[in-house]
Amino acid sequence: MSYTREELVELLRKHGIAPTHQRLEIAHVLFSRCEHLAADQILALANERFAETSKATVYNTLNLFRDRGLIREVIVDPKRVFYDPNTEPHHHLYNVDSGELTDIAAEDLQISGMPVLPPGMVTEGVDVIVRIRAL
Amino acid sequence: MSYTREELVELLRKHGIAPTHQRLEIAHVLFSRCEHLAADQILALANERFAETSKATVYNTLNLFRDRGLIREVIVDPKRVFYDPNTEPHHHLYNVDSGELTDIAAEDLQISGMPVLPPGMVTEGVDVIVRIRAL
DNA sequence: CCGGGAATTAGACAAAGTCCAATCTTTACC
DNA sequence: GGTAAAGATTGGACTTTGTCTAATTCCCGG
Ligand SMILES: [Mn+2]
Ligand SMILES: [Mn+2]
Ligand SMILES: [Zn+2]
Ligand SMILES: [Zn+2]
Repeated sequence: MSYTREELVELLRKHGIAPTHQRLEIAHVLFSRCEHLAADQILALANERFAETSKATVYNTLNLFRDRGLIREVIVDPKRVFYDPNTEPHHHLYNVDSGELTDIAAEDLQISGMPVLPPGMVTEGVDVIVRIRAL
Repeated sequence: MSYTREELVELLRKHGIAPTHQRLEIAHVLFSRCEHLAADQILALANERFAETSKATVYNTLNLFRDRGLIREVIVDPKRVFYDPNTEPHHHLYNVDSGELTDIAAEDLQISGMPVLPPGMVTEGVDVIVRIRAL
């Protein structure tokens, strides 16, 4: 859950990412709490102690982490992307009132009857979003 | 599939919407073809014959139609919302390369193991998005 | 300790969507 | 049909999320 600086360095290196100060700060924000955060929240949390990371670097880094498979994007709100440090297949419960996003374990939810894909196409992922709100 | 002007007037009235010229044009765009369109595409199609609908009205109207249950939003691409004239429960196949969005009938796809909701919460909808791409 | 490639940055830019106050339509009523 | 109030539309300013660029700074192998 809580990684040391050295463990984070190792994690980035294992994914072919040079461990700069800013990237470690952002990795720390993402992997120390297991929440779903938007870019502006990540920027604010990274700069909580000392402001040393720019908006451009946060976006560069999130896109890099996503491309290298360290994190994934969750598309539930047209206004912002959420970043998920859990890249294992799983699903989401989205509270449309509060914006709170929580996980549903992949094993808990069974899907049957997946469509046959056109030839030459592969499934990149199956996202299930359960949208809930106060009665 | 193809509605007459009078049928569209009736459809809007039935949902408590005053049938103005612009709203009928937008309804025609949405209901004459059964595709998933983004706001800018709807604006372009509505103004294909005569440019008489503004961007503000397109957004006002799409939000009104959505609030009154005539259409629904599909959130698959962080860059734009798609509007779906089919409000029956169903799911989506999204080609991440081309941006093409197609329907999966609700009956074809079974989901079991839905989580128990916290008390006072109701499910607003369950969206399944199958993301596909070229091999 | 250098030097060059990689990373970071401020701020300009782009695109999607909202808001506003002025103007125009629709509609209910006579 | 004529009228007026309520409702709808509009251009353009504004906001937000995210990208891009060129200048600067950092990092690391030799
Ligand atoms: Mn720091
Ligand atoms: Mn947006
Ligand atoms: Zn998650
Ligand atoms: Zn659909």
